[in-house]
Amino acid sequence: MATTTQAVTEVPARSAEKEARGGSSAYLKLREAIVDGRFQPNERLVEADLARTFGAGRTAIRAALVRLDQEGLVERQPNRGARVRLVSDREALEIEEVRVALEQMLARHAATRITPGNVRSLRQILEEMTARVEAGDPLGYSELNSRFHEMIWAIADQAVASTLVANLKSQSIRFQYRTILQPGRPDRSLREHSTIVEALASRDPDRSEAAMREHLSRVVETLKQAIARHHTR
Amino acid sequence: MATTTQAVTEVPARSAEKEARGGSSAYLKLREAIVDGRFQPNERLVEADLARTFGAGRTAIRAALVRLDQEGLVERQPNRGARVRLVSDREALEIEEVRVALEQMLARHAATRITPGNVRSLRQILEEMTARVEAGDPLGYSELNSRFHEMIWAIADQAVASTLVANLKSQSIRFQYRTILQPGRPDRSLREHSTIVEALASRDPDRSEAAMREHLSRVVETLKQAIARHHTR
DNA sequence: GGACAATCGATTGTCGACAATTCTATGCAC
DNA sequence: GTGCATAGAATTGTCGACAATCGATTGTCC
Repeated sequence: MATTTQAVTEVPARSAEKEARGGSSAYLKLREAIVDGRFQPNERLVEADLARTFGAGRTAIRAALVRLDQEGLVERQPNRGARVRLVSDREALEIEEVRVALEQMLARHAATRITPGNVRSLRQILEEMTARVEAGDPLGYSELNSRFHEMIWAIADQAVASTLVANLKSQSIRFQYRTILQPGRPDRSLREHSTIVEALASRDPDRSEAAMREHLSRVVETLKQAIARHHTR
Repeated sequence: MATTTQAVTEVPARSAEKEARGGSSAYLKLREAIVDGRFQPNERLVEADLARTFGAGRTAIRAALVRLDQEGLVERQPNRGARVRLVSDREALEIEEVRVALEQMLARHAATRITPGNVRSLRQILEEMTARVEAGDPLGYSELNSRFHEMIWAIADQAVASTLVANLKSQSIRFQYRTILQPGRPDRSLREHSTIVEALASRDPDRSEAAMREHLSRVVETLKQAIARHHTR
């Protein structure tokens, strides 16, 4: 559907259906632009300019900015305008830790609700992921990785938690690519995902939660290392 | 400062400092009114009316509504206005489950950072809580309970997670009173809190996380029962 | 030359008015 | 009476204009 450069099929906040028709609404356009990194970090967002470039009125832009501010993608200071919010390394880590906590919980719930059909679907994604790793295609892998986790969210059937993680993801998105590019990470990641599927298939909440925790904790660790490296060079 | 009937010192979203001066800004006023339950559930929120009652322009009200919509306290439908969002029993449970996940994580982090001074403060709150239980004052207890948890958040020093739970709380606030009023609950709750403090004092992340999970899981259980009872009468 | 004050341009915040849309009530046919 | 179309009221969405505020530049004094 979306023709972005990054392979990210994003759940836009809480209102996929609200503004149904094709990507209109200043909010969606602006959001996409920010998430895709089409603005410099910390770049000033002047309402009049945005209105012109997105072909919308200043009113609509204004509403969009308020919303994006609340969402954490943009920072607004009274009388001083809005900037795209720069997520610090520290904050990126914090976000990832929250993700760990929530996805753990979601895995636990998924374990009690999963069906044989769900298991099949997950295994299928796993196979495709293997193929991408062998083909040396980190971007495709990343896309499948998202699909994998989103499917677990769907199985868990916890709307509140799912919405939260989805929003979190968009905030840290610019950092994610860092982790999968680490040497040796793809193979490991694959094994971890496989463990998760087995745990879920056994319908064991504790095992599933533990497997997810194990996986995401390693992601956090990898991120920490990546940041440390990035910081000292 | 606030002259509300409920004893809730709420953290207003992410911007305590933004609108510093005394409770002005349509957003804060409206938020307080909703959280305090000054509107009927599902009541329509007409912009013009709100503007008059809060002494603000329609523009300001509009911005506030957008923000509250994003925050989940209000529901806006295009061309059809805004209503105070009715959180279903189902959703209240989901919210509480998310809270479990996040507070677990926060307890874990708090355990690694807690100081002797922090322990003293927590023990002090615990004592006051005991006094309130003996005095049969559930409202005062509830207030202290909030203080207790908020202190743990502060110790954990995880801004992202703390902001999220704080926002969650405001959504489910109308349900909270239900749990503590259950017979036998106060004593139990007290013991659970005590266990949490001991675990934190030992600086053991696993124990602390487990203690918090234990505590909040019981809260969820109690809520489930309260809802079931409320539903079948 | 450097610190400080005044000025100007740019940008945000707010208001009022009007267009677009939805909701309500009335009238009419059957 | 019920169903349906229509008119009118109420409400939201959007625009343009203007006031308030901020940042930077310029000018002045020591």
